[in-house]
Amino acid sequence: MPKFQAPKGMRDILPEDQVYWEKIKQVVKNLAKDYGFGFLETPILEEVDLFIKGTGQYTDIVEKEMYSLRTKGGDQLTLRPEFTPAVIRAYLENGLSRLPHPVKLFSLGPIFRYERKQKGRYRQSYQANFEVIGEKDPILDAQLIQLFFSISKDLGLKNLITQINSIGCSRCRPNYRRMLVSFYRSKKKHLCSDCQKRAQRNLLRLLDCKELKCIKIAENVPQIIDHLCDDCHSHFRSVLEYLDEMEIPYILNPHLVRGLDYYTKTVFEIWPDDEEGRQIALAGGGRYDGLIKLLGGKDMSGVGFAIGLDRMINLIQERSIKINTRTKPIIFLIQLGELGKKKSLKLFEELRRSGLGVASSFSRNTMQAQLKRADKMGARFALILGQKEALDETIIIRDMNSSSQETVPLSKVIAKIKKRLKK
RNA sequence: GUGCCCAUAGCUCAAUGGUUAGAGCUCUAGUUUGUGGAACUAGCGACGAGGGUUCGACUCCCUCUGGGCACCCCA
Repeated sequence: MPKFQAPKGMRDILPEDQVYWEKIKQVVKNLAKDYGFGFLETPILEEVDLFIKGTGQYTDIVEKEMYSLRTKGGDQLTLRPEFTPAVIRAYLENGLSRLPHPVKLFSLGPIFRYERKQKGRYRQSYQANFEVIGEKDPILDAQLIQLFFSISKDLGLKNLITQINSIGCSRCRPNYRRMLVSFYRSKKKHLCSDCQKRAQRNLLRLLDCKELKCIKIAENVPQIIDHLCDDCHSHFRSVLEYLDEMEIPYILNPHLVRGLDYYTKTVFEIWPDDEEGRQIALAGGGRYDGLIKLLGGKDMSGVGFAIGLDRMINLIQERSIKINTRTKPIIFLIQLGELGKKKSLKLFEELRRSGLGVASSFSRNTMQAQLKRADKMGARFALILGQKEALDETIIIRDMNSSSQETVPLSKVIAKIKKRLKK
């Protein structure tokens, strides 16, 4: 029995699953480059205050989900629960404002949230994060969504849908809030107990309740998109026009609010479009026109989103989407006898340097066991270096498919193999 | 943080409160002393941890740890 277990909500990613991780990282990196993003790596630890201020003091993430710690020197640090504030911090700290704008940055790595685990939710999970700093043009909101769909396409993921909304800005949102307050004033006693609490703190989430009576009430609630200021309204309309133009599937979701304080205008999530209609976001993001100033920079716009890599991989596996399989070795080197064993290490190096994929199982000494391994690994040829061959400076090439064998001079084995591969 | 369900070998599953906890797959080896895929044979390997009830606990009770689902929220 295992004496030690991985911490709750955290897991090992095993060699057999790495094909998925390698594939998704490769696709993300390629497309990020195509879309003009520079790769930025930030520390896993940041000052706690960065997220309190950036993500927002009253968000769930900051209130109850951070892994915070105190260093020996007394610094208050936290394992990053999301990327955006850290990316903005890096942008400001390294003077990236000297670059032509917008500055496009992408990052890849683990994030940490202290939450109760459930399907597609881990305490350590992996995100690919994209930020576009210093541009308020709505075309970028749309292009980020386009980027997500390009990534999905390269991974073979279809049937996804964008959930999109606009939550206004610091000018129009207070008005809407006031409308909600007056709308709910007379109805408060008819809400469920959760919503009575939400009415105090998190007013927008009243729109999202699953209780039947609350849904009924919310049916007649004024919708925020009908009460945006002119600027937010035209911005949102433009985003949708661009999405139409690119034929990206979306639905307006007036209940989509999102839990981070810094969002303004466009917010979106991307969900699998299954029959069950599970509301597990594969990616989410939005515009944050006040964040950069809040963290000490100029008053400039930003927009970004993050992809949950664990969830993407889960979906790929659930939908049985084929990812190019593990690369098989071309050659399996078999050694027999004292002299063969002695010479095998050096030969292995030569074969390896030739660029042919080579594998071995030197600790096994019988022909049978080694051929079995070669077969399991799917090697194309077995090279047999026995006592006799070692003395003669020759080696046997065995074709694993046809079982035919040929003895060749040791010095010519690489050329012989390469020639056979060309056929 | 709340609610419900679960925990036997690396994996999938068995075992009325009563001998030494079984099987399939995987893995290791043998049948085959220098020839793989099949078959057969053998071997490795487990009651998540700690308490309690009992003559006796894998089985019943409690706590902890971990897993699953939903809520909350999100990737």
